[in-house]
Amino acid sequence: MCEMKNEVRNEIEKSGDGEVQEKVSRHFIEQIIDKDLAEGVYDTVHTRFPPEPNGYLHIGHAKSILLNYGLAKQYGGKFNMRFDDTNPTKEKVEFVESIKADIEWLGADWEDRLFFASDYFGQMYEGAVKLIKKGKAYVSDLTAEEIREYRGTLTEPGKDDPYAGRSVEENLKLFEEMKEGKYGDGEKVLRARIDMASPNINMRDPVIYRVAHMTHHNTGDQWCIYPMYDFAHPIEDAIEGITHSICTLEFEDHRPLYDWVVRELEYPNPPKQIEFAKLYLTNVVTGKRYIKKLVEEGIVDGWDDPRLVSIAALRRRGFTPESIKLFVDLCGISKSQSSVDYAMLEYCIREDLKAKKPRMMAVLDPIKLVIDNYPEGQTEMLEIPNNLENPELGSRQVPFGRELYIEREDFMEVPPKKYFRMFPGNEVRLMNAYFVTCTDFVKDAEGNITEVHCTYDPASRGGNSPDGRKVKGTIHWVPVSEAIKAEVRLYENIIDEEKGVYNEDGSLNLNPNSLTVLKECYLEPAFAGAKAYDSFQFVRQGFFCVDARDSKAEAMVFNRIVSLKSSYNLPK
RNA sequence: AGGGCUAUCGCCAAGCGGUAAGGCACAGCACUUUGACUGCUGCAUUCGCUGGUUCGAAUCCAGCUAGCCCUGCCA
Repeated sequence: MCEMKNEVRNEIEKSGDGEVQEKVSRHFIEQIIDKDLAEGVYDTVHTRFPPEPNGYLHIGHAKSILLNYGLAKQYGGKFNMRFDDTNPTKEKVEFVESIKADIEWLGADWEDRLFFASDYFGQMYEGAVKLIKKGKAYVSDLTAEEIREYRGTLTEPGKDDPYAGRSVEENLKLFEEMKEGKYGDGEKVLRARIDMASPNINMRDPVIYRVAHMTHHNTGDQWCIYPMYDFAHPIEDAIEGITHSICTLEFEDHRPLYDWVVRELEYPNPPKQIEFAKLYLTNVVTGKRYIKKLVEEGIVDGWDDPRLVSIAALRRRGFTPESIKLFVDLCGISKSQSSVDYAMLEYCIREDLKAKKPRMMAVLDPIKLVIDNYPEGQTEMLEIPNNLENPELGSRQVPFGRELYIEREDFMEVPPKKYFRMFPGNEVRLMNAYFVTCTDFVKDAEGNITEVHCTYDPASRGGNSPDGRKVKGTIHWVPVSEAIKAEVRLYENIIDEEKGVYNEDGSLNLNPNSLTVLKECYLEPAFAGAKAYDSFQFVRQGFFCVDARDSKAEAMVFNRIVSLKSSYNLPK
């Protein structure tokens, strides 16, 4: 036993390049699985992700998906996709399609194991009949309100259901009549006979079947009685041979009932429910009703608005499956309720993109720079590497000319201390091009700077001076003549960071600056042809992604995925 | 208040009786044709609190406190 533990703790993982790194620790679910496998409780690992198709998936679901899929892979087991569609009043095919697309995008592969809880309605019905025959379930005529009253409260025990005494035969007959549609919605329910005095309210004769005359997205009008989650879920798991049924903390109180169902139905080798803490992120909105409201009020442009954290929104914003995986791994698995800093997500996407994407120049807030001693009408091509840290990304040609766009904040008439960009008399480097010295600038009638003038040093082509002269500042630029005009959308958290997610009245504490639309941005010509979801580093600024919904070849729209870190802030 | 769970750095999170891992964030230095990246350094004499057991406690015991979840014919 003891040796076993040590072995596990010191497990050595070899990465691709042969580098040896120690896996420091295993989370509590891995520890449970290790033990189950070692003791022969199970001889394989079989997990599942069982969403109800009643909405879109978000970052929190990604944790569960990747946990379940990752565990199956890690232990050489299987991972099932299963729609937990036992309540036709809430479910839609639209959601099953979006959920499948999101999970595929995340890379969780269910192979040929895509299931629907509704496919097991027959077996669930048989299970209910079995319970009735064992005297473990009965049909009740109590109304929903009466059931609530009889259930007692958190501190007082419940009272026996007046219909609890019906005979097995009568229950069998009534339950069959329920199935045949003899009763209306709410008229009768099937209850499990457990313990009306249990301190665990879930065990006070829970309803396990209800009547609902409604068309089901998968089974149509075949059924008019539907099993409740607590009864259905353990059966679904048992049928599929799930070993570890992983769910979130709020189901902890349901575990005794889960175990009761698999025990009474006498499933051999029953699955085991394990609960872990949900992933919460700071300053984001995941509540369905809140998002619905934001959409209705036009504050966001849909469930995939890039400021949201639905999987679809993250995808549209430019997040990658790899970055989400990294994020989920970094967050860890535990049972303590926690809220992860959004900065961690930002770190993950930067980390994933930095070596993979070309680093190109884009000017977001343009001001014109004129190089007075550069020959008029001349253009030269400069070859610029796409990513110094990743030579495989190659290089590109960028035209350079007398007139360029530079960033408005890269020039200041009166520079503060430690400002080493352009100001009169200062020399800077135009990235990968030439050293230039600022000589002059022009202002319009309102005093706004409209143009900056400079002279260049022809000997510094490529960005280095043969005399070894250094400059402190390097700024990016785009040639005026061949610039591509584009729209760029900058995002900040949709929630005002200082004051938390909710106001005192329960409304969302929105950040008024969550979206900034820049209509006149200029990109270097190499951006031509960028397609939806393509992403780039805009040098010195951040990572940006072609918006899949609004971008057009002749009018590109970019989303800022995340800014670059910066240790310098412009004085305001 | 009955039941369940949780409490280790600003945020995550290891730790499983032998004297507090790691990541994010932050700060400083170095490097730098991105004020980025990278590298280095710093960042809990202390583990919700109080007692106890022990040579030794974040880890065991007792009591307390705080937070989250549970009174759907939702999942």
